[in-house]
Amino acid sequence: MDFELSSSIEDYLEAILALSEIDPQDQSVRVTDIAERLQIAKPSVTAALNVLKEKGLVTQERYGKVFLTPEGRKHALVVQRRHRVLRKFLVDVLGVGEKVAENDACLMEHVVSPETMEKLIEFLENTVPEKEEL
Amino acid sequence: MDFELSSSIEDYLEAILALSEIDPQDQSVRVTDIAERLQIAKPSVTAALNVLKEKGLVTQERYGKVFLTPEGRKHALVVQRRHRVLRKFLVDVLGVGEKVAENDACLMEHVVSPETMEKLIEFLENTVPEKEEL
DNA sequence: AAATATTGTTAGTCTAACCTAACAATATTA
DNA sequence: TAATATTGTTAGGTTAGACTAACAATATTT
Repeated sequence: MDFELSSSIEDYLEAILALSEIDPQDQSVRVTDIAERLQIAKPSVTAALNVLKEKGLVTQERYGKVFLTPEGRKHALVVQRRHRVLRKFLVDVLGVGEKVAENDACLMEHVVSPETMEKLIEFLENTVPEKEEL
Repeated sequence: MDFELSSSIEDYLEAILALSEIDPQDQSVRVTDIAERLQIAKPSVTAALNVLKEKGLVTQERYGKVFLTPEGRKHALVVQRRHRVLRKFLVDVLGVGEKVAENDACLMEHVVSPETMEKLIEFLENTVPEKEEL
């Protein structure tokens, strides 16, 4: 149930989740859009999707649309959450600029431990109370 | 003057600096000790040292001791500083446990931007004033 | 529906970073 | 100082994650 996922694989999951949320009617995601979003060549995406399929995080038929499995979605949401918490912390607490905060969050989201995440959320709750949900 | 160093290379630099500081009389560092500290096989260290030598960050004669160059030392100190600031922040501000904080700092030190570092230091200065130097 | 354009895959390469096994060089000690 | 132990290197292999070029499948347009 609890894989360890590489940074790269987490990035793919996150991108697929984001793209799948664009149109609430259509959860499907295209290889080209993943490639575009991550600034990566399409064959690299195909290769990554094979890994994701093997891990049961994504479904895709040959030449078809990509979908997150429930498991994949779960993992993607965790990463997304980490990203948002980190970005909010960097911007609201430390006062880091939006662009840099976004970028740092992108990198930190793959390495921060669950404990640190917890403490970060606690801190946000006691400091920047209830601006918005994460 | 301003390379981009991989996480792995930064880890080597940091380890070499730490080992070189053990005995103030003897700044030299052995391959075996680097390997031991980073929990990595010795041939991997040899390979990494070749990269570090090419970049002018380290000197070593065949079968000899390793030394940081002034340039290498400069980079190593930057990484060490990032590590210390992050760890202190995690422990003193967020209340993360020592072990986890140490580990997270090890990973975050390679990805945090200069801007975030600055803000982190500022925050520490205004919050946990003057316990010790970093 | 044919021609064209777009999208996705395959095949083959490359690089960084690790590994083990075997050997060479240096250091230690009997 | 010769035998042994330790240390460092070489050679060769693996894996993850990227790339390009070429092709196959699907979609679009005429």
